[in-house]
Amino acid sequence: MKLATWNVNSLKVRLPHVLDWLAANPVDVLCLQETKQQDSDFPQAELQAAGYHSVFSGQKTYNGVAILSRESASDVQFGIPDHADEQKRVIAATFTSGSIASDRIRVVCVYVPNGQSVDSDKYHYKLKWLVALHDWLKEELTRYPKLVLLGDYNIAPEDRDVHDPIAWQGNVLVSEPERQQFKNLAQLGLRDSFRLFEQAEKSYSWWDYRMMAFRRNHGLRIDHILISEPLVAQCKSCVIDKAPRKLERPSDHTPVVVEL
DNA sequence: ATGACGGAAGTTTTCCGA
Repeated sequence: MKLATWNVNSLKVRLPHVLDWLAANPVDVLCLQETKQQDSDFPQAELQAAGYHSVFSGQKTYNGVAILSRESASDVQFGIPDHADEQKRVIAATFTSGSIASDRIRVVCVYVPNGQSVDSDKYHYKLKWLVALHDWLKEELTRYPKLVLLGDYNIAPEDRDVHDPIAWQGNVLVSEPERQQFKNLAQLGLRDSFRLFEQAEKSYSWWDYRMMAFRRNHGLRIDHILISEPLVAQCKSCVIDKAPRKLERPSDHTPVVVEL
């Protein structure tokens, strides 16, 4: 089973890239962030024609998440339960790889708040949001031992995930309180699947549009796929696919793919 | 210190992302 995550920075603009990528990479599940599309505009028919079901939770201009899948989703959850939030940042669904009930996998797609800067109210919102996510997932893991948490975390967990750790030190996306929140998720038994395998140095998932950052590989690894302990033994690979970042009018993020 | 690029809204200029 292959699952992927991709912050597309507007699904309206990026739909051709998504369809091309799915044709070349027929994953079972693709989680999208920053669709920036209200639900009435979601391109469900085009995705269905490409062989994918979709569940989505969007809004105008900002945020918006979706799960595309070969198999239809069940038990779809929108947002973090009992955590009022107008920003569409979470969608979760269950998939069954086989006929055995215990094989069911809970897929949680997240678009973690950016935080803007460490002295911003948005940063405070980000940290509170991450606590709410943690507390919900703690419960969710008791119901679904096999759980995959995919998305744009807006956190580079370690200095090796940052092209210039000195310049970024203490900044939003790398600050210690955010990294602590990432570790708190890990303490639930969620493992960074990318780090289960040997990886090239300077592997990133996001590059600024400006200053030729992609060409110079001035990036951050902020898009992650965390998997619960019962999935670790069966995990075969986790890779970042840089190809879509090289296309015309790319998203600033690129897909991450895990094989279970 | 600031902007750089790209998208959206929506109308010519602003907000936001990471």
